[in-house]
Amino acid sequence: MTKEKLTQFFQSMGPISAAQAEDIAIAFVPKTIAKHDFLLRAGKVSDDYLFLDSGFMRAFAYDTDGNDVTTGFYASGQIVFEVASFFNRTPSQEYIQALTDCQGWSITHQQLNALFHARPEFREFGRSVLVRGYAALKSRMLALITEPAAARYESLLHASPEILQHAPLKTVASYLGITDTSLSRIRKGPTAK
Amino acid sequence: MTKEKLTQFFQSMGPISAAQAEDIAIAFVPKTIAKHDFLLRAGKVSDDYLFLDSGFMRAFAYDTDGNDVTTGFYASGQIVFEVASFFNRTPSQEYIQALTDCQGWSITHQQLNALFHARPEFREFGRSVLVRGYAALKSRMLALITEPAAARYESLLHASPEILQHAPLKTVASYLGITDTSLSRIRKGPTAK
DNA sequence: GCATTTTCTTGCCATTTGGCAAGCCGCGCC
DNA sequence: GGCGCGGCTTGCCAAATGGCAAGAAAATGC
Repeated sequence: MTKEKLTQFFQSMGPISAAQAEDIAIAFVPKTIAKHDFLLRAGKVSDDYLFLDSGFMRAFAYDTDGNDVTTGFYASGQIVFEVASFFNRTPSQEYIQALTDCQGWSITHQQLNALFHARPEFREFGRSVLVRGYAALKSRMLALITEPAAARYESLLHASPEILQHAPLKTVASYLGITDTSLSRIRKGPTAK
Repeated sequence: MTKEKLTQFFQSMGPISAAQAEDIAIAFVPKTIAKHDFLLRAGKVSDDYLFLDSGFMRAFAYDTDGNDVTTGFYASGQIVFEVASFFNRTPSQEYIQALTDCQGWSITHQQLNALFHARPEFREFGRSVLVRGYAALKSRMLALITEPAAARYESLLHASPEILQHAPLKTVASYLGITDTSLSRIRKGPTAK
């Protein structure tokens, strides 16, 4: 695995030169996670800021009744980490697990902060990652409130069809805010009366 | 209006001395918004990073059917701005409106960036604001998926009872992800059969 | 102070979604 | 090849929520 996708990603998020990107990438170390293994477990402090090079992951939490609820899916080309735990150095409420074998590039909180300190252009990158995630979450929230379950499923299908290939239906359902039963019916098609 | 609450807020969010806080506060200018007036309108680029000193505000968007949906409430002591528009310099999808007469301290994007550049300690503050908002949104999202409407209403009632004093029920209902009719029934109490 | 407009409640009924349980299918394992 | 198990579907019915409309109550404007 080369650092090509990683440096490309840095450059795609803002005004960073190829040389700078390679310099920054030096601090990232390779990380492999086997299917079903965890990048983060609840109770631990997240210390991986991971660029996912290949594979799929999901984040989930348990609600008060013990049901697991998917809070996010991650495809390659994204940064995977639990924001609050990582930046506030507090125990995570969530788990992050590999849906398939995964490979990526990781950096610790301390090292990332050192980079932010040393490289002003990279700070911009860090902020963009946060802002992008925040905005995506807002838009998911709005959809959850304004769109019916079937429309939310269609959107996901268009945005990331690959997810459906790798995550069991139950997992996708809780991400959409419905039960696996309902999702199964939605997939069947328009409720023929 | 003095800058006391503003400097207190800086200090409460991280390791910033009183002297530093006052220095930073110099760049913030007072802003008054009359009840029903807008801090931000859809289509405009947000250029106010506002510390709300007194009053209540709400953010909302229109869904595809033209219904307005409350995306957030803000009480005094919070930073009010639209993350994506402000940092990406893109037109806002949302409106931010005063529910009551409001007073606060505002800074432009350019000035804020200058502060982040000049003051490392303040960068930490900026990140905390983002992370806090992000985490709050995640937790709202989880509640929306896992908790029934009545429980979400109860939580809001405990967390910010003042909001109910200033926002019409319809506004609160869309924030909770339900209709005003349902919220009215929920408030009536346990559905006595 | 009165008229107008908004906000809130409520009844009636439709729609959406959930809960449960049975059955089916596919796949790995011995 | 047969067994077991997780994952998906489906029927039946219950619960939660919505849509509409009428009327009461409260706020607003002049």
